[in-house]
Amino acid sequence: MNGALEGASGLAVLDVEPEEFNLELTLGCGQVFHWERSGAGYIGLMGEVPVYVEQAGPELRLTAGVEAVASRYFALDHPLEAIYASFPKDPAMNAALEFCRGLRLIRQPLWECVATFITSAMKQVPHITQMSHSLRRTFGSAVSWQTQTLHAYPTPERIAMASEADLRECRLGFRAKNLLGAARMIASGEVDLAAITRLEDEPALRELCRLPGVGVKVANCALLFAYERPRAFPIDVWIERILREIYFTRKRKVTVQRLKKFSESYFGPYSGYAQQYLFHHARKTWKLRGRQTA
DNA sequence: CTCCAGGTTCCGG
DNA sequence: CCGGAACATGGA
Repeated sequence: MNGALEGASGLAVLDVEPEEFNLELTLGCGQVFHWERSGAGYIGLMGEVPVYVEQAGPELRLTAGVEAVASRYFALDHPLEAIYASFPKDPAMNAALEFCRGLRLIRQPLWECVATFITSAMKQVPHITQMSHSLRRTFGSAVSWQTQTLHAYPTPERIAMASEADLRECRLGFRAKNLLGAARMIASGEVDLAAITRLEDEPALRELCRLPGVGVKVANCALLFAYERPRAFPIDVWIERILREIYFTRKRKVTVQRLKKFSESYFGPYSGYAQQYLFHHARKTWKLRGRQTA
């Protein structure tokens, strides 16, 4: 999984087992929203670092010099085989695993992740992507890369300086007020995202929920995608549907609280990974009322 | 036109 | 603790 060498194209190469890392799944499963297809791969930013990356089987080819940053961003150190071994062996989980094998939960910058999921409320993945790009172009610092200009996610300080009307220009709707409020609390030091790293799961969740627009679901997304808490289990409309229809068949009145208790005991120490696999598999294969959701 | 989307918050039983 | 409603916007 390690070992870098120069390819003929000027790109660096990281050796990966195809079954242990799948770039397309990792960037396309709805955990991160700003990567754009380019040629045979993708371009985007890992924090402030511009990266082109493509995968050809066991070769992960990427911008020379970013190997260490990318290894960390893509969480190439996560023990995928052990994670898979910990999954419950039921048909739905098995199908999700076969569909998503190689998908890794990446390590996102804290604020970028929190902010993006604040804007995600009641939005489809393509819309979240649109808002992310709009915020980046409008408020983010420009990072030139070859012939293009990419934009980093705007800092809390920069967003805190904007007005709610400015943010609504990025088509945030009612989410503008929440993003602004959260940015102000962080810019003022009232909430310290870095300090939350040192808290246990429950206190970390409580602290994140102090931010406007951050409830249990968004907080769990931040814990899972940025704070490396593999037990965090975000329950959105898709996961709720999956739990009710597959794991709680023909039971009435199952509360979200019960769903949470169940997931903690049933999916094990990497329940967050299980959650993401179930989420992505369902989203790409289930058809609602004959409507194509892919 | 209608329905719904990786929710949160507030308000009344 | 629970269910309902409001909240913006865009794509199917």
